[in-house]
Amino acid sequence: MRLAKEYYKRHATELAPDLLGKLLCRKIGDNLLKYRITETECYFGEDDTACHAHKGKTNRTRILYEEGGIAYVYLCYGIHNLLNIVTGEAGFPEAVLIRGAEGFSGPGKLTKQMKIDRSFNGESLILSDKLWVEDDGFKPEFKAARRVGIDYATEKYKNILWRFILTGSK
DNA sequence: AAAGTGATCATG
DNA sequence: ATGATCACTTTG
Repeated sequence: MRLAKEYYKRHATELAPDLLGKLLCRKIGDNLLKYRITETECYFGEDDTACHAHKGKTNRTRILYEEGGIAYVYLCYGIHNLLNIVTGEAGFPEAVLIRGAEGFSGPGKLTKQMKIDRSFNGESLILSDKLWVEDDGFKPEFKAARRVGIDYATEKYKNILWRFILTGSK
């Protein structure tokens, strides 16, 4: 069943591992796509130097400060749309980056496959009929790792284990 | 290993 | 206004 508002109100640090194994759903016309999430990363607060919001609220990052349960989609390297899920309470910037799903890897490929672009920025995953997340009770095993592509972050946040990867068995 | 790509943000 | 930066992918 679809994840409800209360689910998204928890912290991204808690949600990132929990979202592994959930089903990312995308409806395009009469086509319904469902992909199991296999890799996530957590971006948490202005103190996290890898988080887009670490320099404070701007026109681009204001969406991170909203209440959990909406999508944050932005363009990376001029080419790739990256999908994040905003979590927690309003006023505190935190989000979970969806890095990969079953059948493919790489956050850019994921959004290309699912036809997600910046028009989904701010889309409510609770109310939308085009994009949402379902829980079918699957509780996978996972491992934690360091985040990638954030060399500009400070040592503390570069080394923190805020990337979560589904492990194959069980 | 390197470049292609364009929105975003800080500077002037 | 212009320029540096970047949570990636593809190609050689």
